[in-house]
Amino acid sequence: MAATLSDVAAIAGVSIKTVSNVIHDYPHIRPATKQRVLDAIEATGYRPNLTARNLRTGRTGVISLVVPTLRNPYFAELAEAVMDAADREGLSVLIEQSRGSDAGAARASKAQLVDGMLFSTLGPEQEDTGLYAQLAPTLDGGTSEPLVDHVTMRNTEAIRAATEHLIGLGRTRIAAIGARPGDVSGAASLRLLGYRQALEAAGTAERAELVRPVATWTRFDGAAETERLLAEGVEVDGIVAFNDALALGALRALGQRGIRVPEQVSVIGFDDLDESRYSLPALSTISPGREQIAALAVQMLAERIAARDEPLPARNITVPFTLVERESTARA
Amino acid sequence: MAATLSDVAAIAGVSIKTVSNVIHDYPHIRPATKQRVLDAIEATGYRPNLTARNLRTGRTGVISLVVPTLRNPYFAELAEAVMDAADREGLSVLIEQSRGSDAGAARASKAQLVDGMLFSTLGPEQEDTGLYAQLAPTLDGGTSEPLVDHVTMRNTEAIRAATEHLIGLGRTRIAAIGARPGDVSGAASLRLLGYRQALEAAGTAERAELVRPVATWTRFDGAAETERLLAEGVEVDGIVAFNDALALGALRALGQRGIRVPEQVSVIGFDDLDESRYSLPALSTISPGREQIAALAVQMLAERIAARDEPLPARNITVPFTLVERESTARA
DNA sequence: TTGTAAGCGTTATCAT
DNA sequence: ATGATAACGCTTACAA
Repeated sequence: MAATLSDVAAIAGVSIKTVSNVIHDYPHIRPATKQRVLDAIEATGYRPNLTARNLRTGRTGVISLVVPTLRNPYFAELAEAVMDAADREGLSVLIEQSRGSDAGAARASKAQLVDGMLFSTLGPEQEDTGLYAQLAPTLDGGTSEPLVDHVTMRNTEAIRAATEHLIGLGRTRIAAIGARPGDVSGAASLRLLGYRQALEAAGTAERAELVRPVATWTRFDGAAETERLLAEGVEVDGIVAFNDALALGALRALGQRGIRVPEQVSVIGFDDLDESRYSLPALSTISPGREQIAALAVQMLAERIAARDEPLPARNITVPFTLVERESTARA
Repeated sequence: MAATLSDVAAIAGVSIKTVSNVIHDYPHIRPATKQRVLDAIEATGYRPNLTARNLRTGRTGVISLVVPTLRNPYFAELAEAVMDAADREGLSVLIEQSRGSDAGAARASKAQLVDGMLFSTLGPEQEDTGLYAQLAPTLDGGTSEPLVDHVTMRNTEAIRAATEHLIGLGRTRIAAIGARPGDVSGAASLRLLGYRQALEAAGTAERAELVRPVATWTRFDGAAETERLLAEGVEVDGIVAFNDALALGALRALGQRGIRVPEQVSVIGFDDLDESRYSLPALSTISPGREQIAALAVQMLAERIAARDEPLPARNITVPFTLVERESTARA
């Protein structure tokens, strides 16, 4: 059996309070006493029982991250960034997938094990961006709507920069792949706006046949929609895909038709997945500041957990992006 | 505040033991009493406090999965499979990355929060296969070495089948990419053995220049080593890569040289990553039975947790593989 | 500077 | 069939 506080106390010949004080670096302990306790801890190999501590303090040191699926590299890389950030805050991460059998029910039961949660999207069908952070219902005051922080990226500005990058290359017939015609909010509409702003600033009229809607932001739909675009005989010399998966799909469709990238068509994506570095050709993309988003979201959540009595106001933060130039938009 | 057992007891006019009995479906409760308790639970919105339960039972319902990094799609997909399996066993998964700052120390402190752990590799530099399962030190008897179960895949047989698949296509100069010359155990040596068995069975002599060593099983090294192979002017008409990342890298190197796959060179990988379906051309590969490995490992761990008093003997299980034919080995 | 003791919310042993 | 009550191992008033 693992040693307990009282085992250590017995050996050191002190009370458990003193041992506890030593563990918590309580200032006023006589050096000799402290040493005796330290020796006893050493001798017994004592490790505080976290479960007991949790019961007492009401905190677990665990946060959950809810993502649709880890199979999608975007979420896998986000998860990695969150775990790194959590490590720095001394928190552990319980990952949950929201796409899946009993999503809601399972999450509710696990909500008790965590101090707070991070969501990568709000709804099931929404591919929103960034991270939402809120206290676990257990810690939350519980009254009314929970306070949620949001850390996000510059969707519009980044796609605008991507589009202007192609325009700067002399491209004039630039397709936007990934539009969601119905959407009035969310990543798709923000990114479409950026595309439009770039065209407008360049004095180019938007052509309906170049704005390509897709059902999902996957490689599959990226390839299918690009194929359709080409099959329709639409003239294209540039493609701004609303994420890397779509761009990778586009690359595949272009390759299959024997269309050379970047000689005939320039392609740029959004996300800066590891994969994009290794595609053929390597994909130019927007690096949306994933590490920073993860770090800030975890930090804000940690603050919220620390200040659980005095609820913090909800905050919204937006982080800067960078444009990464690779082969797919090299100068012809 | 959340309702507790005694809140419910007070409202139902019974003792907390009775409420506890109702919650645990204890057989002998008078229907009327049971109903009163159920109503009180309903009225208060009572949910058992998991932390308190954990303290009492000594189990947390959480297991950890240790992977080098989630950025590697192989581990991301493995993690997904583990989480799905854990869901079915009513367990939550705490993911930890072993590559990283304070790997060991961090893990030790978290070991207390979990009932058991799953490792995807034993050492830092080893890319072993399958999953190892063992009880958390806290639950473990603690005496001597911990008992660990191992669920793995048919490394040798699968690569042999992959190689024979290429031989069946009429390929005679088949390169093996991913060898680890020094290794006498681990995935690399098992897979190399399969390659050799296939050549031998076909009566083909092994050519040293076709067995290509790499430092890491990444797309990067796959591309680099293939490039080197081609630069040396070695004749090749088939490539068996020891994992999909290497194969994807090989595809890139071949593409860059203008060598057509599968017309001039057939390529097959190992892992069946989602990505392989979308490469250009789509990659033939070995599906190693990841879902089954995850399911079995989680199941065995769950059994071990359930039987914590009577330690179960260590078990070794190997699951079957399947060969997935795609474009990269289509008949010319 | 250190000790005593209450309590976190369960589960489970004993009575009754 | 149900109720008191003692743990589980910790944190923390409050006392000494």
